[in-house]
Amino acid sequence: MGRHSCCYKQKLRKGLWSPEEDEKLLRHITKYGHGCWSSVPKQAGLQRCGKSCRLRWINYLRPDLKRGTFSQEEENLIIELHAVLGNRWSQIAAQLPGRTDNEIKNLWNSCLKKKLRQRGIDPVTHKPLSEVEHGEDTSQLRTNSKDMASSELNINANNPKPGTSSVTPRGYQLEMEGSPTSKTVNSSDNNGNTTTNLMTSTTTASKGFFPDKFSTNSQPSDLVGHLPIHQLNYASNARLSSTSNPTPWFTQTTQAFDINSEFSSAAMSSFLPPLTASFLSAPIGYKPSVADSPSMASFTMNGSRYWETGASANNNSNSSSNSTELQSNSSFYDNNSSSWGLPDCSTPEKEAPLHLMESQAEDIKWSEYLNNPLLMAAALQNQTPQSLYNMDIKSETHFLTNNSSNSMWTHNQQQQQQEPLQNPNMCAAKDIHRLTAAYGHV
DNA sequence: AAACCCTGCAACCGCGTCTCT
DNA sequence: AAGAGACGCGGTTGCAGGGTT
Repeated sequence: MGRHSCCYKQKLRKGLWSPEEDEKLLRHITKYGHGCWSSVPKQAGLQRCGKSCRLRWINYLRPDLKRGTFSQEEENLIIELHAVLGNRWSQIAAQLPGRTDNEIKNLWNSCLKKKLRQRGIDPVTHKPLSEVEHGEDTSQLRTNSKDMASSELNINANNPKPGTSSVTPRGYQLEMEGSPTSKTVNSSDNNGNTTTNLMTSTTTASKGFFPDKFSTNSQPSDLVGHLPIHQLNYASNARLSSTSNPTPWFTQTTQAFDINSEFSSAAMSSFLPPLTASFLSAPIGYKPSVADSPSMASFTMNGSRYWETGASANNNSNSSSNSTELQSNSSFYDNNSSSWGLPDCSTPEKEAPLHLMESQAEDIKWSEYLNNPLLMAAALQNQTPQSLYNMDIKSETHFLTNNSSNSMWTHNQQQQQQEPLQNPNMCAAKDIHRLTAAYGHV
């Protein structure tokens, strides 16, 4: 306990960094790269531990950092992402070029939480506070994200895993058609412990978790980077207008890509996963259409797997049914377009349309999908997750790619085959291994 | 002017995971 | 397979600076 092991060995400085230290570190890393962090302080002539150097570099010295206050768009995006990802600051930061997880975490704790509360939204659940308070009686809601994670997502009596912060904001569940209202997925970990993953049928999706900024007619932000799996619908087409200037997007590894060249606006508009989250994040006036139908394929970028819906109209039947379902709820969008923002405390009855959605669908938590592409695929294919977990890992690529029009995936596949060593995206294979291990198969 | 409070931010800490031996 | 070291993440702490009394 206490200080990091490397700090015991010698008397190391702690606390704020001096300009001289900064300069030393900056000069060293600029010249040699960081390599092994534990050796950096020695090589750079610093009386700091490697961990401290790393942190200083990441949070302050990195050249691609964007300093200064957060823009409104950034704040909006953080709120949206937090609703989906919970306190996964690093993942949230990955969507905000130039921002660090620490910065975002601080912003959240010091500012955004407060703002949401002032607007009557519970910052943990992103549900209206009134609803949360009411729901506390039934023990359905938790104010502690850790509780949420452990009790909702991963019930594992034999092998509890504290610290796995799979926060699932209640009320943001996926909607699937023709499925039971709850499921359990049993799996085993490497130790043979059985894990029961509950995909609970949940309560209401929440209206009003968006700050009022989203209910204005202002032009949506162009602030959407490479959002894993699900999130691109936040942007809607407008955010990725083909008329906008190409924007270089920096990943955490400082690789830039031109979002407009990587994704056509049409593709982006169809990036929407089937299920969802159009309703989570649709800007005003957004109505899901057939174009939103999901034929998912995936690609990897910087070690993360991303999922892409196909632009082709030849999607599978599930996708069309999903689209139909969404369309049938268009009144929902219409009726609620004025209440996407702040919960309108004066008209609490406006929650009603959400019941349309919750009543017909299986509710699977967003983060379940987020963390589990296999589950996502299962949803898309109307297969049981179990069956997918039991697939050989080699076939993982195939069930995602029944849409041959998806060049992105194809490209990445080829790239991975051709450049197994150079391509950082090879992490994807590792991720899949982790996934399958986590869900105990093979 | 001094004491107190509040806020935001930088940095620390502990822990889980990964990699290497 | 096991242990050690390195890395990365999220929660927490401590401090500086500004505002208020």
